[in-house]
Amino acid sequence: MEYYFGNPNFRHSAVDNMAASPSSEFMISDYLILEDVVDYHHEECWSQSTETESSEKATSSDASHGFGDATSTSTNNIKCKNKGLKRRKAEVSQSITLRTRSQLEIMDDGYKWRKYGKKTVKNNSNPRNYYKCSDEGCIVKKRVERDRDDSSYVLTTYVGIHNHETPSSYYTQMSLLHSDDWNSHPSATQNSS
DNA sequence: CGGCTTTGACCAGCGC
DNA sequence: GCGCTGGTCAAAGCCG
Repeated sequence: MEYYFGNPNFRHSAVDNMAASPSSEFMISDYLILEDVVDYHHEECWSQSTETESSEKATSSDASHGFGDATSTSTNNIKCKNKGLKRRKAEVSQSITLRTRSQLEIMDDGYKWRKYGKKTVKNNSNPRNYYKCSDEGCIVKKRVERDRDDSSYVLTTYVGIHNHETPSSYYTQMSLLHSDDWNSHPSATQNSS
């Protein structure tokens, strides 16, 4: 199975982002590479409010593995009695949405996810599923739902940055991404809308 | 028995 | 101010 960017614009913006703000610890490899990137957000408030904090702890405590005792940061979310949008706003500030043509809603992106919620949202008869990265201390979340217009497509929204090692399987995907023949892939020449 | 999924309830932002 | 809505929690159940 091959993974690739179908939208050259995303590749460009992501690389630009890394070059422009190397200190933000943003990496493409924190996300799954799939057929199409629908939406992408990156705001400084994310790294300041949540992710950088845990990343710094991780780096100082266990740099070799890329993560450490980040339970204190995760409890900022979990133990807070104020459920809902206060947390949501911070988390949504850095996200990426991928549109994938797939029969399966759950795809193996190398990370281990734990489902924590399911919701039927407005204007979409298909339920939206909520997942958290099950790696200890990692607060990355993803939402998975079928495209309301074309149920053969799956919309996957990743929120946050993994603060642990990228799965080995992912490096295969990244090597495909950076290969010279990336632009020659059929999807790279498709419309980028 | 531990980890995961399901699902109803809760909460707070947003629009009117 | 109120209702709608999306995101999350957490208890219960399921499964290997």
